[in-house]
Amino acid sequence: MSVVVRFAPSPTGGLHIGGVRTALYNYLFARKHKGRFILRIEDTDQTRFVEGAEDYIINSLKWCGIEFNEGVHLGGPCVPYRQSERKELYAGYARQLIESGAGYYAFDTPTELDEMRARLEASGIKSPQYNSITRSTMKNSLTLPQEEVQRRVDAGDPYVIRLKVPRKEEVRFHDEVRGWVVIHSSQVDDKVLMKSDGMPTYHMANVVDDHTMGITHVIRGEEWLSSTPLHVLLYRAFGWEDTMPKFAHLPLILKPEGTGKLSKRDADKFPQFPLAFTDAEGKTYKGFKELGYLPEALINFLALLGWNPGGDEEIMDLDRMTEAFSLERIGKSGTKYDLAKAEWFNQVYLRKRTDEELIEPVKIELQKEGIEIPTDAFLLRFISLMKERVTFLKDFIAQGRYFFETPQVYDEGFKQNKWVPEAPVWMIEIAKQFETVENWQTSELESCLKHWVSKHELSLGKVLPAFRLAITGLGYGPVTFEVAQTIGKTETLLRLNKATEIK
RNA sequence: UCCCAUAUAGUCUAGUGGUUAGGAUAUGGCCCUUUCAAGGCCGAGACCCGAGUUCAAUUCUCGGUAUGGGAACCA
Repeated sequence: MSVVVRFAPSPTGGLHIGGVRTALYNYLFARKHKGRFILRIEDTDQTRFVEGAEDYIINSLKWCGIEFNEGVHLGGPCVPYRQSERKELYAGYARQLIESGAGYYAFDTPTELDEMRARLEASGIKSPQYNSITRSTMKNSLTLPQEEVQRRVDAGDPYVIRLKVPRKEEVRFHDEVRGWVVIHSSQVDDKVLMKSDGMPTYHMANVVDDHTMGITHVIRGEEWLSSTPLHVLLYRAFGWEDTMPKFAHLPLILKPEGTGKLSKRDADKFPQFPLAFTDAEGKTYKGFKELGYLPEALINFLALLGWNPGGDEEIMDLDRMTEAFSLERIGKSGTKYDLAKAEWFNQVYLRKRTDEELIEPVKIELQKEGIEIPTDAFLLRFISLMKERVTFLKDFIAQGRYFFETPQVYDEGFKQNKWVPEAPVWMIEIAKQFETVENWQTSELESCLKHWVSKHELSLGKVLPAFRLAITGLGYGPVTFEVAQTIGKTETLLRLNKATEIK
């Protein structure tokens, strides 16, 4: 049987990193088994719908290199892929449940439900549930006379449809990452399947869709583990138990500090979204892309957050991950979201790229800073000099701005230590020497300066740092002669002369 | 409170009934580079606790504890 998996986000905001990882694992699993990967949109909660979220999710995954075979944006044999457009389908199946006796109508108002919970709590019941015991005290088609139920339904009274969960039954299922999980049905309440607005709840919709779309493996976050017994009961109620998908619940990604699972609400504390995202209040959060992360680094980092191929292998592209991927090697425990490792991956991948491959991304960074874009040849030299010492794309500019602009400020700390009183005179002298250099090459400049230093019996250890400060304004960076060669003779002489201003 | 799951250095993890418990990252030091980064070398750092089974338990069993998730007409 060929594998069919799905990623089923709800369009309620930005796609956070946990979602990206879930999508990634589904993608890897599908590719590994040459199966199909579906993007389904779970928009059954109309009150939480966020405009543009769907496109955002698609674009984010695309940037990460995660592609689907079918889905809301691609079409496919199971259209529509948006749950709000499948409303009729669920209604039909809900009716089937009513007819078979597995489900029932409930007319209780939110106030009545609150009262019920309050009543139960008052009588010492710790977690009040609408279940096999309490349903007999509520207003539903199990307690109301048949005629009244019919009258209310015909009259259009608001109602929900609940699952009639069996009183005493052991529900067990095999989780692909955790093994057998057993829960007693008394722990499961009579969950709402169809809401009074006619929309299904997640529980109803995901079971119906997974079944009708032929999903073979449900790979999702651990937050769903507790409601899986309910889903199993639903498959049973529909008579679909034989073709029920396999479940694999992924360990949650936890906040880097403190406790709790990572949530979108933490986005202002640390990056969480692949691409920049603006929420309903108009607040914009930078994405990994905007922060200068490379998608291959993000993906590699995420892949290893909860999964590993078994050996020491760490640097893997999507092809390699696909080859190595298996559900069995997914970990069981929650993992802290530690960006230090992500930064390391980014540095590795930045260096893996050829200089040519970095031209375009670096141009974008320059644009952002409003810096005039020089020739590709200049850029290539710049990139090759800087590549080894940056972690993020933005570092090219943050640490190498002086390649494009004459320094206006000079690093204070370095200046105090290295800018000796004689330095201004030296710079003027060096400028004079450099003026005579015909062949403006690193090696020429180096030997010219060294020759001058030894002639005047000066120390290279004193002159070189001052030279660096004059040329770059900073205390670190590529070999200063390389910088001088790159920016050219005119600019070098200019900077040396300007250095007399340094106090 | 109830239910479920989980537990190896700060973090991500490998692994085993007998191992000097391995790797990565982060961190400290040294070398290299007259800088910074990269690289190289060295260092410190872990099997949640308690019983039981066993010649032997980090590994198996049970019990605690802690952490995380769930307990919506949210997903």
